[in-house]
Amino acid sequence: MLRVRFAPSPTGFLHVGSARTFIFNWLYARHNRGTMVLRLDDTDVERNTEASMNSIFEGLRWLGLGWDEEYKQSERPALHRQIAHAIFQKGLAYRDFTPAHAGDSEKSGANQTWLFNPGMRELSRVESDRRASAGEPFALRFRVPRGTGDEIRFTDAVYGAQAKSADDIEDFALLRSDGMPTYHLASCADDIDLRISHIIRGQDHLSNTFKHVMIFEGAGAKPPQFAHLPLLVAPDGSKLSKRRHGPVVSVTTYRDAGFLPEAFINFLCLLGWSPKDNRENMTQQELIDAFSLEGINRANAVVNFKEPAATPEETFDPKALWLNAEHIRALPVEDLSSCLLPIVHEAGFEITVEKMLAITPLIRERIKLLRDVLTAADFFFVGQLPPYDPAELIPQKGDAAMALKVLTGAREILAQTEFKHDPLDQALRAAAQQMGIKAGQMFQPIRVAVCGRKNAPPLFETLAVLGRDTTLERIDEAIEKLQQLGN
RNA sequence: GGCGCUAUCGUCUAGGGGUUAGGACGGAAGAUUCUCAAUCUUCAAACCCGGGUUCGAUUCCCGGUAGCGCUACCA
Repeated sequence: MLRVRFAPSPTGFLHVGSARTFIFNWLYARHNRGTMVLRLDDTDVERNTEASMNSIFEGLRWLGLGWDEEYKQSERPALHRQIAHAIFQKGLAYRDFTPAHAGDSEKSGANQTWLFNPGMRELSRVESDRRASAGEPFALRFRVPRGTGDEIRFTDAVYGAQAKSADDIEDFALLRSDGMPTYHLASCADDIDLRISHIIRGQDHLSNTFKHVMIFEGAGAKPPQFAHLPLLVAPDGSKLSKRRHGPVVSVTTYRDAGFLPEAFINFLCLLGWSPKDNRENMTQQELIDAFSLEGINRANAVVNFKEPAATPEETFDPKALWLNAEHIRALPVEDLSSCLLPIVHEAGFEITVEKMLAITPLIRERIKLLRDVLTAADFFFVGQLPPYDPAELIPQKGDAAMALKVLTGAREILAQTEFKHDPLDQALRAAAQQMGIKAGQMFQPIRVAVCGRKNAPPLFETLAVLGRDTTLERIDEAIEKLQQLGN
C-alpha cells in the first residue's frame, strides 16, 4: 500500500513551496490510489504558534485537495522516545553531557567541521548510566561510524544514486537535553510508525537523508523511497522568504488576489515538473493521470515575480496569471458567477444573483484574477458613475458637436428600442449610417457615457444588462457634460 | 571552510552523440473587431566556460566557474 505524507512545521504561514510539496504528494497518492497523510511536525514548542497552524489549514482548505489521515507529532512523544531508546540499546547512540551551545550556531566563526564532542562518544556505559541517574542532563546522539570507510547510500527517485562517507556526517542529536525528540528522530520515527512508503519533500532535505537512512536502519526499519523536489526560488536565485520577498510567498495571498485554486495548483505543478508532452493548461484529473516522479526535474525553479511589485499584476508570475485567466475562461458561467458574487458583495455592492449571472459572460474574457471583476464591471455595480473626462466622449476623428449629436440621437433611439442585442445593434448601426458616420464613432460616445471609460465590454450586451433606465440616465448626464464643455 | 546538489531562450520547460534545439508565458509586429479583451498568424530570443572521449559533442567523462542546500540539543 502506497502511503505518502505532508509534514509541515507550524512556524509560519503556508508557504508556496510547502503547498507545492503538498500537491506533489497528493498527486502521487491519487495517481496510485494510495493514502495521503497530513502530519503536523510540531516538536519545536518554542516556535510553534496557533496562528501558524490556522494559516496552514486555511491554505490547505483553500487548495481543496484534502487528505486521508491526520496526526500531530506532539501527541506521539512516547513513540519517539521508544525508537530513540531502541537505537540506544543497540549501542548506536550515546549520551552527550556537554551543555548545549546557545548562540553558537551562527554562520560566523571558524566554520570548522564539527563531528562530535570530545570524550562523550567513548564514555563507558557504567559511567554514562551513573551520570544520567545522578540527574545530569544530556542529549542523545547517534554514534556515526568513524574511520571504517562506511558509506551511507540510498537511491533518490529524482536525484538518483546518492552516497556519502560516514566520516563526513556529524554525530547528530536524537533527543535534546530536555528529553524532546529532534526533528530527525521524530520525523523518522513517525514515518516508520505510519508506514510511509514514499517521502516526497524539498531538496533542502537531500543531505539530511543520509542521517535519516541511518535512523531507519538503526531502528531496524527499511528506509522508504525518497524523492526530493527542486526548490522554488526568487528571481535573484535566493530562496523565497517572507522577510525578503513579502506576501508573494504565502498561499493566502494568491487566494485573496483572486486565484482559482485549480489554477494555482496547475501553476505550481509546472514548477519543477513536466508532463513532457507540451501540455500546460491542465485539469485536476489530467494532472493526476499525468503525474509521475520521473517527470520531476532537478534544478531549482524561479517564481518570476517583480521584486518591487508596483501593481498587483506584477506581484505574480505572468504564467500564473495566464493560467488563472485560462481556468477562469474554462469555468461554466454559473460557477464563475458564484465565485465572483461574494467578492462583489464584500466590496459593498448590492447585486443579485441574476444580475451577476448576466454580467459574468461580459467580463469572463477580460479578467485575469477574480478580483478584477471590481474594475472590469464596476459600472454595473454603481448607481452613479465616478467622474470621467468629458473629452473621452468625443469619437475618433470627431468633435464635441459630433459627440453631442450622437448622444442626442442615441437617446431618442434607445428610448424606444427593445433592450436586446440584435435590435440595439440594428437600430444604432442604422442611425450611424443615417448620420453619415462610422459605427465606431457612433459607439464610442455611448460606451463612455454608459461605462465611464473607453475600454469596456461589447456595447449592445452591456446596454442590455444595464437596462433602459440606467442607460438613458447616463446618456443625459453625458449630454450635460458635453454642453458644459462647450460653454 | 567541509560535504552534497544543480546548470537549455528573460522565466517555466522538452529533447538528446549528427536536430532548422521543440513548446509555453512574457515581448514585438500583423489580422479580426464597435473599444478593450479573447482568438489567429508571424518574428526576436537559449544549450555557463575549458579540456578530454569520438569521425562528430549542447548531450558522455573530468576540471573550472556560478547558484543553491546541509554543516543546530530549528524544521
